Parts: sequence; structure tokens; C-alpha cells
Amino acid sequence: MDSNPLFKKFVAFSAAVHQITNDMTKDVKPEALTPVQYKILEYIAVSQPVTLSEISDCMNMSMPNTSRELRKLTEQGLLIKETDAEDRRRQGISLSPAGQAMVDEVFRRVAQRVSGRIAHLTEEQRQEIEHALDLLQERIFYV
Amino acid sequence: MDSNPLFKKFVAFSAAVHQITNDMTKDVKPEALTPVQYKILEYIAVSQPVTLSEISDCMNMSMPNTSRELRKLTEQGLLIKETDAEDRRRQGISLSPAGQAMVDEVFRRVAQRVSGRIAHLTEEQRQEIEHALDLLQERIFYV
DNA sequence: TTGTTTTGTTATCAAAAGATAACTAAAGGA
DNA sequence: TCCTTTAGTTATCTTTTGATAACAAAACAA
Repeated sequence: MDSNPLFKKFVAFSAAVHQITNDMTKDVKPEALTPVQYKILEYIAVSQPVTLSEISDCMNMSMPNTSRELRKLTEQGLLIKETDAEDRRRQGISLSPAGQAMVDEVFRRVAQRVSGRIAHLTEEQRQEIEHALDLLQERIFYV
Repeated sequence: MDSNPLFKKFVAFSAAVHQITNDMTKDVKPEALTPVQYKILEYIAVSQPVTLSEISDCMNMSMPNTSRELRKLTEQGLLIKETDAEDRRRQGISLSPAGQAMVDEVFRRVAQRVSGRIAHLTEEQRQEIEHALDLLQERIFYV
């Protein structure tokens, strides 16, 4: 409830994470991509290979809209669709070399910014942070 | 860099926070609001009173678009604009009682969901989490 | 075999969000 | 005073995103 200080911290923390990650990826996103397209690419990057239905589910998009955006990304040569041999309705979607290169570049630039916040820390402090990330992901931010 | 395991954790963690908070607020957002309008309302809630310029900056929106959305929110009776006495160009924007009630209700429902993840923890574990939130916000996710 | 479900596509329309130009009014500085 | 900057508004246009209907093909179950 409102009286719960932990909840307030949770809200403030989530807001901070959103703001920081937005700022970090802000002028790093490829211009050729819309925000939604970038999100999809990022999702594929960490989950590939993945089906259209899975993208649709995880990103709360309708199948028609997901299909449309995937088509645009494919037309830009960023994705590879491969029909599943066992179930020919399904297609495994993954990044093409060009798509992978694009995502890698974005991650590299974000990593630079993050490392600006980590660089001056001692090894012990880094381990504290790593531990804190693990703890929160295990107890609160699990999927 | 890619070789940095801390960075990978950072990426995974940020993604998890985004996904969880999206899911938590998903069907809790008032229907009368568009996603952007809800985001603005949430921002005002934690920062009020705030100026249009500040909203525009922090949310990466142009002033004209910010102005338009604020007008819509004001028309719905959710905001109060009060001209600054010292600088009559600026206006302090805050939530009206109706706006505050709406945000409170959303927060209350999100809190319920969060507490589902906290309820079974011991007091000691909660303090660990609280400490982890503080640490990360201080070292990584600061604004 | 015949229906039914799952997976995905195409087309179309509506709403939301972004971009830009042209403007007002107050503040501040020379 | 006059010029410039800052804060915000209005109007208009484009792009992006969301929603829905109608469809095809593969899988599956009776």
C-alpha cells in the first residue's frame, strides 16, 4: 500500500530505470527504425530464434501488426525467416548478419555509457552491484 | 563491452524491469488515457509541481506536443495549471484532486501486485531488497 | 474425410504521436 | 528603449501504431 516504504521505493526505482535506459538508448537507436521496430529487434536479439506468435505475445501486439513490422524489418534485410521443418506454419525468426551487426553496435554504445558509471568503482563495489541485480531479478523482477 | 558480464546483467535486468512494470500497469491504466498521457500523469505525480518545459525535457517530447497533451489532460479535469508569481511565463502543473485520485488508484493496484511478490518474504529478505534498490539507484540508475 | 484450431498474411481504417511553422507574452540584457 | 531569449500556444501535416475483417495453409482431431 501507500504506507509501504518498499512499494514507494519500487515505484521510484522503476521510474529511474525507465528514464536511464531511455536516455542511454536515445540517440543510439538506428534512425531507419521506428521505436516499435527497434524494440522488436532487441527482443529477437535476446531470444532468437523466435516465432511471430511469441513476439506478438511478449510485446502485446496483434498478429497482423506484428506481421507488418516484421515484413518491414525483413525488407530492410535485418531479419531471416526460416520455416520450421516440423510445423510448416511456424517460422523461426532471427537476426541476419546485418541485423546482428546493428544490434551489436547499439549494445556497444550503450555499454560505453554504462561503463562510464561503473569505471570508477572498485572490484568489490562491482560485485555488490552484480549481487544486487541478481537479488532483485530473482525476487521481484522475474518473468 | 560485450565481454563485461556486468553489462550483460544490466541489459537483462533493464529488460526485465521494463517488462514487469509494463505487465503490472497494463490493464490498470485508466482507459480514458493514451499511453503517453498516462506516462505524463505518472511523471507529474512524482515530480509535482512541474513546468511544461520540464515535462518536455524529461519525456523527450517537443513543446507543442507536450502542450497539446497537457491541454487534453486539463480538459479532462486531471490537472491544475497555476501561473508562477515570479515568472509569469511559467506555470506550475500539478494533479487536481481527480487526477491524484486516479494515480492513487493505479498505484494502489500495482502495489497489490507487487506485494504478491513480497508477501512471503521474511523481514530480513525485505531489507535486503530495500538495500539492493538503494544501492543500484545510487550507483547506476541515478538521474 | 470433414470440420476445427493454430499460425500467419493482406488490406483497410482510425487513433495516437511526432514534426514544423508561425505566433504571443513575459523576462532579461545592452 | 530595443533586441534577444525563454516559455508556451495554436494550427497543420505526416508518420506510426492500433484494431478489425477476411483470408490461406498447415496441423490436428473426430
